[in-house]
Amino acid sequence: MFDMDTMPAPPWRTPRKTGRQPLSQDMIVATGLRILDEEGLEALSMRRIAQELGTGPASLYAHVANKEELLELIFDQVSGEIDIPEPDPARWAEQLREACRSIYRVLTEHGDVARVPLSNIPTGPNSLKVSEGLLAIMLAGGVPPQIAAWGLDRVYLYVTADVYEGSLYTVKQRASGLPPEEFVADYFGQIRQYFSRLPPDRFPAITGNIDVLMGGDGDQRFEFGLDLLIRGLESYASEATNRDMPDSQRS
Amino acid sequence: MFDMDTMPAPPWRTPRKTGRQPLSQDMIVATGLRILDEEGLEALSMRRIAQELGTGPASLYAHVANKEELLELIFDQVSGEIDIPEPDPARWAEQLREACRSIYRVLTEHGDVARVPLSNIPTGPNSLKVSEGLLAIMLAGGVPPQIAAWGLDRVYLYVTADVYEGSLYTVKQRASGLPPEEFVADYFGQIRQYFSRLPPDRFPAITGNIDVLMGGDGDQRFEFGLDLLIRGLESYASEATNRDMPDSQRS
DNA sequence: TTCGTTGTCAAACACTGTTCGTTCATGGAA
DNA sequence: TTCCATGAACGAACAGTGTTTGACAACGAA
Repeated sequence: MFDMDTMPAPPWRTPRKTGRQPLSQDMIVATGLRILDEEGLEALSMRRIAQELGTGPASLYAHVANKEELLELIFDQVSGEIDIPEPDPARWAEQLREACRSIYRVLTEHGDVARVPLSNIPTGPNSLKVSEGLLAIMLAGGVPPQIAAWGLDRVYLYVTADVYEGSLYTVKQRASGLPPEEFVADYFGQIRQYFSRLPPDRFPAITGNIDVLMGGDGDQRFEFGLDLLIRGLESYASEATNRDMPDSQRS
Repeated sequence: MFDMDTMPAPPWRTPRKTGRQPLSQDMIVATGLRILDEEGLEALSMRRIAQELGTGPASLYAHVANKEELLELIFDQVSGEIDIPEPDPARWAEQLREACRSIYRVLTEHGDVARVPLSNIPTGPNSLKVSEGLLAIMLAGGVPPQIAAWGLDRVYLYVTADVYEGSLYTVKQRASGLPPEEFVADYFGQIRQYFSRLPPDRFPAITGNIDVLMGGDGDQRFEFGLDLLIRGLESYASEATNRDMPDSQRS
């Protein structure tokens, strides 16, 4: 028999790259998340991930169905960092606030995947834990089930929308080449100037309130909006509680 | 002198297409909006617009700086359809509700540009009228200026985020090839099934409340969230009003 | 050993937004 | 009238995108 070891490989053969771990979904997700964090959403392409893994983009499709699925996986990975407190009925509103702050913080840090739950009900294991926790907090606090369920949906929408908005501004900032503080000062400085030059007879409310319109940073605005939502939920909860009280105990 | 009319054009010449109106920004915006309405956001490319106008995509850049600017222009065009009531201090909350419903309706109809105000402060003439109107309604109702200003920002974020979410679902529906009702029944049917199969010991709140979690359509959820925000704003307005009352008149 | 399945991966497809360079058309100044 | 400057028009090209296809490699089961 021949000695096959000394024969040259035929030229139609494509040698596999060696000395490298086989690809896996976890590897792809982890690499995607790293690129996202370091370079931003606009840099997160299948080609960029493949490059980082020393392969071609087509190889990724053996492990993830498409880019959208990859984003969902990344989102669920990120959701694992969110802290949701154990429900305490006496403090449910404050706990809801804390939970939303945690979501906000974690998503902001990896902000650029905040678009994912806008187009998909989050169903990964970590995401479900977050939803479960939020719902449990409200229910423990006496929020009626239908209100709690819709409250979950709306609060989640609000938080992710706020973070997503922030990420869009971040994309613009990166594209500008300016550092964040400079970009913000520039962009909002121009808006402020523009507002101050509007005709006061046609825009009396805007021109008369420029300072408050331009006041507050992103975190303050987030907190304010969250406060509105929670006050609204509280009003429903106290309506429900009052309904359960005997007449003589209603204030 | 020669008769120039009978000489053939040299081959390096590019004849302009004739019998056609010169391009203008308005034409491009109107065409973009039509494509958006008829074919959706994913069909709205510079090439698609150029094709519809019988030219090449490069020609559009003499009239709009880039696609983002085009989207802003389209957004402002759309904003012109929004109805904002004249402020009536006694009914400010209801008026705010009506105004937001109008925004919601109009943007939903052209829903796919709802992403635009997420990454840009709306500064087109129509958009400014909307902002002015919302702010004026809250101020007329006694909402403190800082609260009204942030309220404007947050309410606007909420409405556009809700519409944008809807548009992302619409993109998925179109890609599925299914009619809207079928897509919704399919997608949410699968979510419901998935929820009902979750382990009840780990997800007691979700598994115990599937009906309410899946209940309500997009419009109901929108209304509910808007209600929360407005209740929150009302609580601030009544705090401010109570602060202005003599002690003997506080209830 | 053979066969079937799955993973890998280059090449290609079908698009995207935008730039570049050239030509055309128009208006204003000399 | 001629010339020049400017802006509009527009093909070709650039630099990307997500994804599919077909071929080959590797592995596990029979």
